[in-house]
Amino acid sequence: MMPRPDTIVPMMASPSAVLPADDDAWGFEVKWDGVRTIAYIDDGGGVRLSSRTLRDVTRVYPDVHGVAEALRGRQAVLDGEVVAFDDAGRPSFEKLQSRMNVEVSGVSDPLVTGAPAVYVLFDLLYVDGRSLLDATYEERRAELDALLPAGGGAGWQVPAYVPGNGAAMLAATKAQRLEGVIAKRLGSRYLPGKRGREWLKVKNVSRQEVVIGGWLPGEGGLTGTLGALAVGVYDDGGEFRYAGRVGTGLTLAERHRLAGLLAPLVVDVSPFVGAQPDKRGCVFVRPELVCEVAFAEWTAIGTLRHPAYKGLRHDKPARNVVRERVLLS
DNA sequence: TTCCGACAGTGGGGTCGCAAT
DNA sequence: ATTGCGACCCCACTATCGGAA
Repeated sequence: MMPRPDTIVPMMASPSAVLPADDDAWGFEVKWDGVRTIAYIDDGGGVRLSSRTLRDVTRVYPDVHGVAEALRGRQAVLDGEVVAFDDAGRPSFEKLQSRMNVEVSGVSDPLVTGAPAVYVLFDLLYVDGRSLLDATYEERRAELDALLPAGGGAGWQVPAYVPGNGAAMLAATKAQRLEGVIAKRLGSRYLPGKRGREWLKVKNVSRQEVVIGGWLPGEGGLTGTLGALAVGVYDDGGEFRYAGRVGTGLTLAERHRLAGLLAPLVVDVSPFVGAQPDKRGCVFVRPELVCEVAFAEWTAIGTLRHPAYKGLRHDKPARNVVRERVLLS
């Protein structure tokens, strides 16, 4: 009989550009776009929720506490993602953001925020005096599925994992505009706090050409060189619209090279029509240089989420750079 | 010897609370 | 009243280093 642990740092996935080749040795799950959360359930039905950094978020998501009742007096430690869904039924990190900072001020109220949270469960780390950290992935999944009814309940779900056939899984997530898949090696143990090769995240990333309309000086170790690019795209009316800043994906050499290329293009007046880069100190340039960025999605206000620089493009006139339509097939 | 994983440090879009302006 | 800042979430990425493979 082992006492229930109460401070498990979640195991993490390493990013990967491609699916693992030995398909059959892996299980695949949807990658949910929310906040990672460990739940500690005691035999009296008490719930404590803990974030990835061990912050107590019990009161932030009261709408997922219902999972304790489904356990009917059993002690458990569960691992999963707290997710908010939009009106179309897709996970919406933006909807979660408005309620994830509730701390001392009280209990987060889903009725007020309009974004009910759902606990999407994908691992079982402890149950009734037994630690499952050394059990295999499929053993833990089997126990999780046996512990909780497959259909889920109020405020929680247990989506199935799929052994093998990762390509089909990834294609399905892409068609549904989900974030991507997590591949977990069959037979692997749960290693708290580790980010190894046993879990891989393969994300659906988009690419987009954007026009550089300014740049921001670097800070700290990047003082004296280029910190980030302010970029934009042309809208249907031919107006140049701000689309966010891109400050990652650049080597030191590329920062210097871009600074040199942009210097002769500097202008006094912002080329962006309407919304502007909100950080002061932006040096504006004539919108002539085109670069390619990888990004997760467009935000509600038309900026890039998780943008990363991928290189300059010389094969397309800046004026032809527009926001690419997402084709749904 | 090579490579992996952990760390630190830059950069991004957000929200919230609080202090300075 | 506005602005800026830090603390939190999510993250991409570069650069470095020690130890495992």
